[in-house]
Amino acid sequence: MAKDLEGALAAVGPQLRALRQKRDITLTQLAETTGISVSTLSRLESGSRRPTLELLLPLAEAYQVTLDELVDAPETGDPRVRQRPIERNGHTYIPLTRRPGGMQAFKQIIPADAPDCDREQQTHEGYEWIYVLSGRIRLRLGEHDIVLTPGEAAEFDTRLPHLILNPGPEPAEIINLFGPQGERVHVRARSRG
Amino acid sequence: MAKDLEGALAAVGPQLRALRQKRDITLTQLAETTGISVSTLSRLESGSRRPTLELLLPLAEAYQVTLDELVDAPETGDPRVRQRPIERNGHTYIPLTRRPGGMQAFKQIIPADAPDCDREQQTHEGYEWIYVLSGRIRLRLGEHDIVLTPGEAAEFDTRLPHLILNPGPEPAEIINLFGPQGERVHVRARSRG
DNA sequence: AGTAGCCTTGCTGTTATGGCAAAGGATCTG
DNA sequence: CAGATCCTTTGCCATAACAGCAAGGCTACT
Repeated sequence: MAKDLEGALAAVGPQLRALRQKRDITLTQLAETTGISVSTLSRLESGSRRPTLELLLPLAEAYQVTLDELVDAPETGDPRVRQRPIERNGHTYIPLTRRPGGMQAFKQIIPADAPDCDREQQTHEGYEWIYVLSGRIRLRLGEHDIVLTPGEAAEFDTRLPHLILNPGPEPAEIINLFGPQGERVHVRARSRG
Repeated sequence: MAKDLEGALAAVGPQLRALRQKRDITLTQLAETTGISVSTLSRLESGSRRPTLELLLPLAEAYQVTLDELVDAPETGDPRVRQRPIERNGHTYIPLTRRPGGMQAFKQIIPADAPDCDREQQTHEGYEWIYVLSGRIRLRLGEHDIVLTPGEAAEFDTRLPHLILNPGPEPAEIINLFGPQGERVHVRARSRG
């Protein structure tokens, strides 16, 4: 796991402060937007207040960021991803992302003769996104049974039972993304009771 | 209307419980993994305990999910994405995702003669991921100046100044992901479950 | 200096917390 | 069915965290 917990926790305060300062907002203004008192905000940013969801959700909304973005620190360095392919179930997965905690991308090579038709649809937490590079893909998703051709994309919630097949005859290459929920929640700010 | 804050807050408990039960884990086991006491876990799931980051982070890690996923809910429908290409700055963007609020993916076609070299590096909130389908891409990211070839991927924080160029001679195709959050985010209606 | 805006912090009564241990339920076994 | 075992919920209470007021420090501008 990439992100260490204490680090992430300790980073929230500075992160909040950075967000606010980038937007050139005063604590008072933020207090009005979020309904959180100035002193609480101040202590939150300085780390002397526990970050509860009750505090973080209005803040994430006020800043129009995701919760995870409140926790993650930025990053620097060579952006290129170079990782070893993984073999599993006759499929080849080439990792395209590095951060295990968040979104993960693979280039996946599915042989035409993959004995997939036996397998059952899977269900798990998350969100998946597929883009077909070459070959053809058969996506069974809940009730749907869909064939995707090169250049086509699909996205779905992996809580729905799903299965990716290669109907052949040629091997298929896809780009495959697993992510946290793609949907973010952004509602207009509202004052607390 | 997206999900409201109180709703999201209230959903955390059930979500935690769902995650645990899906994994067939007992509170005791989870307590060992996370270092959180059984009673606290129980009360967290039942909503009678405030979800602080101190509690949620170990849990998110134990479940290998993002924080946001602890708060969100599922969805259904035909997964195929079919949207019209967008022309901008001589580049062609083919949307591969549908939900404006979250992660967005594009197939981007960059002509070789694009007048990009004049442009300056950009900085904005978010996270970006690139995969080169064909042609060559020159990525200027902070201090780095990197050429990516087909099959290569890069990911970086868009808070770092960045610019994508096509050094030519042929047009380049890339897959481009922005996430988890851009600065300009629109609220998108979604049917509530 | 004087004024104004912003942020931090001491202080207070109030509330939440965390874990122990007992109690409720479900399941299994002979 | 009784007994045993495991899982979860909950009453309890000493301790810790909280929330907001108001005072204080800091900076910038006049």
